[in-house]
Amino acid sequence: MVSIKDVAKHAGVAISTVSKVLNNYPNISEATRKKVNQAVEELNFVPNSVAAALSSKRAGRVALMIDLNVKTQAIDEMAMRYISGAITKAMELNLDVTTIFVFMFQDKTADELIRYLQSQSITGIIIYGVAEDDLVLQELILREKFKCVVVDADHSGSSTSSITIDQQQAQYEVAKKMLEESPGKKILYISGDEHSYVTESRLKGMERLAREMQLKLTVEYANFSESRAREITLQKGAGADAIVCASDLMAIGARNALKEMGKNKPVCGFDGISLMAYVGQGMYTIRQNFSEISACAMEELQRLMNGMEGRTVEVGYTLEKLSYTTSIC
Amino acid sequence: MVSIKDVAKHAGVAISTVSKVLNNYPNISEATRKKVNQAVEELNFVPNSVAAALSSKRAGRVALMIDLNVKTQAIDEMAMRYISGAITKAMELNLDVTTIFVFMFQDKTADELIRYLQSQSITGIIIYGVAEDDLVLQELILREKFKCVVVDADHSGSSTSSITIDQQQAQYEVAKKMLEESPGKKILYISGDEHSYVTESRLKGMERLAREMQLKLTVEYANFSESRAREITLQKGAGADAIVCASDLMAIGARNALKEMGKNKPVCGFDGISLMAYVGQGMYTIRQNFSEISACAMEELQRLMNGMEGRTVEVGYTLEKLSYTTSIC
DNA sequence: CTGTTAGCGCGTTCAG
DNA sequence: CTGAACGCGCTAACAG
Repeated sequence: MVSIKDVAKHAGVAISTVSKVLNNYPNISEATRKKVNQAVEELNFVPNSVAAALSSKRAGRVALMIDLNVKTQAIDEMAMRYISGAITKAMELNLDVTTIFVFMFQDKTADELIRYLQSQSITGIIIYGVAEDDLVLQELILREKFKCVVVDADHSGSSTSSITIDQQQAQYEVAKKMLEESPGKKILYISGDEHSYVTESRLKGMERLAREMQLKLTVEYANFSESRAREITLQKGAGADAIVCASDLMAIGARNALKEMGKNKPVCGFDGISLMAYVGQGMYTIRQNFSEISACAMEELQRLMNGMEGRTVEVGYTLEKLSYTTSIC
Repeated sequence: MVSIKDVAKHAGVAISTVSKVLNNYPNISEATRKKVNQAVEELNFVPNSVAAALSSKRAGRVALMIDLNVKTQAIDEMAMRYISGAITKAMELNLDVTTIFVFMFQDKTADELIRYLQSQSITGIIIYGVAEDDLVLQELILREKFKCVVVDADHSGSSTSSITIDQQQAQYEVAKKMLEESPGKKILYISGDEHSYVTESRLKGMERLAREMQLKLTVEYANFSESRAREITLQKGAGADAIVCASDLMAIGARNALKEMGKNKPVCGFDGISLMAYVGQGMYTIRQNFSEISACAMEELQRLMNGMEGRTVEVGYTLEKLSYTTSIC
């Protein structure tokens, strides 16, 4: 294994000089910079990021905290898109990334999690979709031991940023669009879980629309479960003119229920998962660009690690109507 | 951050003694072992794996090489199940895991990949589904710079093990089962890509069945694509009595095509992805236990890292007929 | 602008 | 059976 020492010897300079060139320090003459870079090329040297992380607490490594506990199709897909966006951006930014799956810490305390992260020399983390009742993650964020970017939640603080689309507006728009195309007054709104930022924001958007269009809104919670949405629809869907769902998966459940009931009513979803292309033809949904969101999160994390203050960032989305051709890849 | 030094001080012993206790060395008196363990508890000490990796080349870290390049639903899901199985087992075995997504190395050479892995202090890797024409990964394996377990491919060598289900037998069984239920002689077999171990094995299984049952077999390659399978079925499915597909996704495509043609013929798939539960009712398929496969791979990797010879390991699968209830979770 | 000197946290001889 | 001393590859002051 070729180390920085070999490079230094090969270039005829000191180890620290090589280090400075590698990390783009100022105050290095163009001549030695060239020499060092050439030696790096010739020796095919790649710095050992493990050693670097150990040596400097500053540059730190970043962890992606993914929750793939929920065994539904949709979660898998969203997680994958988040991961790919984050990693791509991290390579661009030259950051060292580690993926951490939260199911590994099911029965652990926040302290244990923190110590684990520290033991991995991690100083920055991106958390995807923290539930408001996930005490461990909540504590992890509040303790501010790490620079932290939270996706799809509301958590900005001095060392914490949050990033999300405008959930409320998006829910408002997709429902409005559907209702303009297929008018109706009695709306069944199938929401997610009761204590999540995402769910609450979407609900607010729907309530705003209800006020504006003078709709009669019935709200039910299906916990993002397809089968639960199906049951709710079977029970309460008969009287509704249309069904608005807070996720695509629930929209699929609702639509299946309607089919079983022999009825055909407008249904709209949220997220833009690819499963919709298979079974959601004709439905409206909000397509989130998960990998872009994740890339933004990584950039934001870098800002934090450079000492900037935490803040809230908003990214865009697309209102979309699905046709079968979407699924042909 | 509490380090091994603190533990040593707290226990009133030398640093190296703590290290030995932690790594289960012999020749440590039960008395000091107790003292040290107690100090570890009291201080909530977690060894810094980064430093450990730096210090000893032996213990090494392990990398999971995942390919989520293919943007189909099925790949996402299989990858997730592989990951979760591997990580769970790794924690059990006390191994340090890193996930590596191969799309990060699209245009890199094998040398660059190797250097990257070395720069991460990685000594063992698990590779999921290497294509036979992926020269970079092939070279990575052949160079034997790392202990390596290959899932769903055939690559055993002195420092390489491979692990998979009996693809040939599984394909044989699922097709046979379907044909026993819905007899027919003219079979359209929709295979995957032309140069993969998995595809070739499954094809062999099908050919064996064809000989035994005196079937008339037509083989087409759909490259694991749903839409390609649909097209093939539209073109050549009319004359067939049944369609056997080398993957669930292709089975879905074939079935959609049959629907469009207004025909109803038996179709069977392979893998047992959850999408099948949505749209594959009544079909036979092979359910692979991805997370179990992955757990075996991790155990095998540990064997290799302990200096054992590489070998080939086979794991089980289940023949299954899908009903709608499968999807209700 | 460059080289020297300390460690980061841990594993590992090798004397005691 | 234990502990002092060295080094892994690298970064970070501090001298020169």
